[in-house]
Formats: sequence, C-alpha cells, structure tokens
Amino acid sequence: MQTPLPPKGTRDFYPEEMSFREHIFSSWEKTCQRYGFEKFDAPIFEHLDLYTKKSGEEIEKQLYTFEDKSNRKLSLRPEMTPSLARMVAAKGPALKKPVRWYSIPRLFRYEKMQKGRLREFFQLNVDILGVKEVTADAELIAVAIDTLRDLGLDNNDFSVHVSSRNLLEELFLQLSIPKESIKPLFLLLDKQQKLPKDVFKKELEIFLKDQRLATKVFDILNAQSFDEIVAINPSSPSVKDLQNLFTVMDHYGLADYVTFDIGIVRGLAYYTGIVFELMDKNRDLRAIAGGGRYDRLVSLYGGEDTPAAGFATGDVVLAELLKAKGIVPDQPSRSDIFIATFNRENYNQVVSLANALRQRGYSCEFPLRPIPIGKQMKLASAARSKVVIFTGGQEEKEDNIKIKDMRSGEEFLVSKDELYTKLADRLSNS
RNA sequence: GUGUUUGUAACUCAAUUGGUAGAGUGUCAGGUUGUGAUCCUGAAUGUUGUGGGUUCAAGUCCCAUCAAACACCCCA
Repeated sequence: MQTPLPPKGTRDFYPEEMSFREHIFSSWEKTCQRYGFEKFDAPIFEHLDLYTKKSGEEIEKQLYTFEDKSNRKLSLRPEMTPSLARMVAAKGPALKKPVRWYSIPRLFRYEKMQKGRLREFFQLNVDILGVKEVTADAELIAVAIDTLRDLGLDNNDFSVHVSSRNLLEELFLQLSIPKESIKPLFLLLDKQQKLPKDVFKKELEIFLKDQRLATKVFDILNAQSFDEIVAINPSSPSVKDLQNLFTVMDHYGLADYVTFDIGIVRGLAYYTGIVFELMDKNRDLRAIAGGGRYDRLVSLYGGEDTPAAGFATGDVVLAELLKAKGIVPDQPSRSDIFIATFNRENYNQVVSLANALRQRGYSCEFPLRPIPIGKQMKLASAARSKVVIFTGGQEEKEDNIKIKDMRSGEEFLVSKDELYTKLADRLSNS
C-alpha cells in the first residue's frame, strides 16, 4: 500500500465518523445552551509563552511549536483555558460578570498515543468566571453530567468524583507536614490508584520519613465517607464548601451521580479549590471529564483577580465509552428524496423535478448516470433516502406519480397536483 | 524516552516442518427496460508495510526501519 498515511495521532473523519462527531458536538452545544452558556473561540495557535508561563518550560516538549517568518515562537494550542484566561484578562472590568462561556476547540499535544489519547482531538470546555461561591462549581458539574445524560449515559455508566485541594492542604498542615512537601505529596497521591495499598503506604513512609505520620495520612486517604473527614475538621472552610456543594447537587437532582473522593487531585494543574473528575463505572478508561477551580489564572496573565472554575471533556474517551455501551446513532439520511426513473432517456425531466423539489426546500438526489432500476434502488438505499419518487413510468400517462416509502416499503400513487403535500406529510412523520 | 505485541486484496482473515499467495465479504458488469433482500454467472485488485540479510528456495527465519495497538513516564 503506497497511499500516504495521515500524521501520527490524527484521524480522518469519513462521513460516517463525521456524523458521529457531529452527534457528540451538537449534544454538547444543546446542553450548554440549555444552561445559558455562550460560545467563544480563539486562535488555534498562540504565543508559546502563553503556555510556558502557566505550566513551565518543560511543557514545550509536549507542544507542537514552530516559528513564524518573523521568528515569533508559536504553538498549536494544547488546551483552551490559557486562551480563555487571556481573553478575560484583556477585557478586564469591561466584561460583565459572571462570564459563562463554552467552546469546542481542536487541540494538539505532542504525546505518545495510547487508548483514549491522540495528538489531535477535540474538547468541550465550559467555564464560569467571576463567581467565587461553590454554586459555580455545582453548576459546572451539573453541565458536565447533563452532557453525558443527553448522549444516553446515566449513573450506571459514570460518576462524578469530587474533592478539594484546599481540604487536603488543610489536613496535611494540621498534621504538621511542611508546606513545601505538600505539592510533591499531591503528586504521590495521584498515583495512589495505580499502586497496591501496601506499596503506596511504603512510599508514603519513605516520603514522610515518619511511620506514624504516614499511617495518619494513609488513614485520611482511605476515608470511606465524607463524614469521616468532616469529623476530623468540622469547622474548616473547605469542608463547608464541599458540604454546600453536595447540598446543591441534591437540589439539581444529581446527588446520585456525585461522590466524595479524596484521591482526586488532578496532577500538577493550576487548580486551587474544588476539583472533580467524571469516570466510567468500570474504570477501564481514563477520565471522561475533569475540572475545578482556578482562581489565580486570570491574574497570572495580568488581569484583575477573577475567581474562575471550569471543566473540559474530550471527544476521544467519550466516543470509546459510547461505542462500548452501544450508543451509536444511525447514520443520518444523505437525502430525503431519491428520484428514480424507469426511462433512462429521461434525464432532463428528472433534473427538472429535482430542481423544483430543491427550490421548495426538499433534500433530494438522483442517479447521475443511466442505470437499471434495481441499481437505482440500491443507490437510494445507500443514500438512506426516506422516499423514492418513480418517474418515466406508465403512471405518468394518467398524471400520477408513484412514491415508495423506503422505511416501510409501502408504495402509493399520488396525483401530480398533490405531490408536494403528500411528500410533506410523508417526510414530516419521520 | 522505555517495554510488549502486531503488520498478507478495499474490509475480515487463511497459507502444513521455509517450497514462487487463497477464501469470504464488499466493489464492478451481466442474468433483469418496473423496485432495496436472496439467488446465479463473470470480472478486477497484492512487488505479503518498507529496505537489507541467510537459503537452491522466504508471507514464514535474522537485522534495520516505518506504522499500529497496549502498558510505563506524563496527562493541562
């Protein structure tokens, strides 16, 4: 085979894949609009330092970077949040708060691919800026849940795991763990799920150099319920935040979806408070969505202090989950009406009819070559057309036209005068 | 960057201990100038991912390379 392949980690979207992608996108859009979010977009490439400023120089390894003809260092965007923060920072106080924006960016990361991970992919990003209360976090979690529910998934398929970086930090400080140890400890925590319990505990002991302390940390991390954590520190503000969050989620009718999970820390990210991830119940995919609070990012880009929270969900893992659950929609029809003809000399008449139909707003097509009627029907089938209109046949001598409904197989005669109204009837109940 | 597995027709796969590639599906043409399926007949398509090596002989063994899948690292 000598045809060129697309670059590593990219996908071609043939019509079949494209319609599946559009199915996901339109569900995302519908849900965001239902919640009162506005769509925005930004350049697909940005100045490199937009990303290094937030994530450090090392991030460049993971980016598609290039120089333009004036030697500006640029990068294809690996995520949307920096662009969003930049845009909000630039408008400053002129921007009416709260900002409720969403976007469906195409993103690029130079990574080694594996299951659920490509180099070019799409994300839904949803963000609220200007609200410091957890009501914003709750609203975002609700949107995240409803994007999945709208696609046909429910709490048998996925759940939301919520934690708080502040809470963990408070608990660790209470145990007199030095402040500079906390970030590395978060990193260690992120691995918890991958390690067997005793191995993880050993690593804790090694890291903290104190067996009793390690045991205490280990016990906190193994708390089975939120109540156990509340008991440790009932008056802490982050505990109150979480309590409020769970109460609000209950009023969204989504309490069944949300669980407290102290193991969620979201890597090295810029998150500052509540963090959450949506995971499939079987846990055999990577996170479906993730998000949280990032109150310092806007000011990092020179904007005024702006509380902010958001989440992102990628198309790759989601598509895998939907396929695993068998939730893949039928291919849409290419055209509603297929015009077939018994008379192969009849091309111009077919074009005239097609033109008349199209001018009236109908979606229709016809074979572009003279072929036997059987083949025409196969084409109509392949186009998933809803009805076939037969032309050039004997019926025309009595001013009738035969129509076949391809879904039921039923055929019927209509007079030429009532063709359009009958077609409208036939196509409207689909 | 590290490791494991894989690569044969458009697709899914076959090919005994090494003996110069085959089936099904699909496609196209016809049976069929009044109907999507089924049936029948016929046709086309491969430098076996690529490049070397061993051998009288390589799809098969060896090396390299490219690509893919999965895991580690990382995950915004």
